[in-house]
Amino acid sequence: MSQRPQYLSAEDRRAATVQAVVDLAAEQNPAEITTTAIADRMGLTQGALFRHFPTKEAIVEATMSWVGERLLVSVDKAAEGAASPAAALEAMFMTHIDFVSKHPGVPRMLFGELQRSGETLAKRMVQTLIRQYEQRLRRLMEAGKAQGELSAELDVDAAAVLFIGTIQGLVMQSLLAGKVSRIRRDAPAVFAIYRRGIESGT
Amino acid sequence: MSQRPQYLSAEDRRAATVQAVVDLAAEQNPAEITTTAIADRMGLTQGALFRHFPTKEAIVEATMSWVGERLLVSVDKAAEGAASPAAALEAMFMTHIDFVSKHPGVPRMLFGELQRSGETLAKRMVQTLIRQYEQRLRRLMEAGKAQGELSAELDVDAAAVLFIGTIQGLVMQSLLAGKVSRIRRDAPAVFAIYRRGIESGT
DNA sequence: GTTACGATAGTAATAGATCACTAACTACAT
DNA sequence: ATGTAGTTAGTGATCTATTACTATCGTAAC
Repeated sequence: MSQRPQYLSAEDRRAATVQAVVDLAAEQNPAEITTTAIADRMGLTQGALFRHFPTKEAIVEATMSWVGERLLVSVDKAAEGAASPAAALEAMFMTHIDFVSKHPGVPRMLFGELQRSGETLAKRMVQTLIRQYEQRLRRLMEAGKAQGELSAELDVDAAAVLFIGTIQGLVMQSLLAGKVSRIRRDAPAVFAIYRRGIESGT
Repeated sequence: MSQRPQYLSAEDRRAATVQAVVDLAAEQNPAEITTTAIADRMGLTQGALFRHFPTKEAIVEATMSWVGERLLVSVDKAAEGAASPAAALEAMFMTHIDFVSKHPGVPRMLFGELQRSGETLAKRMVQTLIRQYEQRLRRLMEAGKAQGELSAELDVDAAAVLFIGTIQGLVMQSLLAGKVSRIRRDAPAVFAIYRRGIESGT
């Protein structure tokens, strides 16, 4: 009888905690996730969390770290295999959409974290993540301009802002409808308009 | 000596309360606004708020009502004076940007409200607001298509999603930089890309 | 005009709930 | 047997909402 172990290692618990937070954020307001809710989801008591994390803030930080790593690795891999800068941008977009569809709480957590008043580490991590993301976008866009695929007059900073806004708009739409499936369904049509805005004229 | 009245009428207090919430949302995380913070801002004690509102939720509802009314009236007025559908869309956008620049907490409140778990009235009000907003966008875009100003193949639903995402992207950028001024500064360049995406080919 | 009075605006204090976090104890694994 | 994972039962802080009391305002009688 494969009796599953009742005690997990500290490392495994930390990973499971992050997963619980990501899952919970998909179902409810990230700002309202309590340590009790996290522990319940893991089948633990609330106090047990503080065996592995000194504070709740540390849990949030670990979650942001997980998100940043996973997201950047995913979009990088997608961009690598693309034939051209514009194709890489589209692959990045679709991969991002895929990630968000699987983890609908993530963009909400990021946005919520950016709103926090103080100068928390978690907030800084989100800022760094988005800046790294934008840097990748700008690099691809500059390459696309050089190669003539994208409009020569394109403002890459503005285009990067709009790229992220495109995803944010889809997230907002899914919140409006209460259906995460909306994101994937509407993504291609929305991106088509975006692409038309940055491409060089035929 | 013009001794200013120490007591305000119930109606005036309600309006002042909404204003305090809007102002506070510009400075801090809307989710973290407490009744004490609202009362302090108004120069009242915390309990006094409950003379005019039965619950905190009612304060939020009144605020959402104020926001919806003001925003829709503003953009409607802007769209009315425009010479063409595309010009009306641009006027709507710029007016919206102007509104958001004056009240930076508003888009954050709306997004935060959409994330709430339950089926609150405030959430429903935000959903209604955005749907009415999208309806105006779609009507203008259909007119623009009919008149040849906008691309005949334009997916108006997707274009409406992207219109809102464009603003959301600018709001996110201002949160990243910590400067509200970013919104106004970057808005024209970002909208230019959007417009290029929906216009008919030259 | 002053005064008395009823209605309403606001205060002070606190109740009750919830939250993050802790300390003392227990179960488990190697 | 020893270190670690987890539990139980709290503590103190914070937040919404209530209650009993007080201050102020408008107004009607004299």
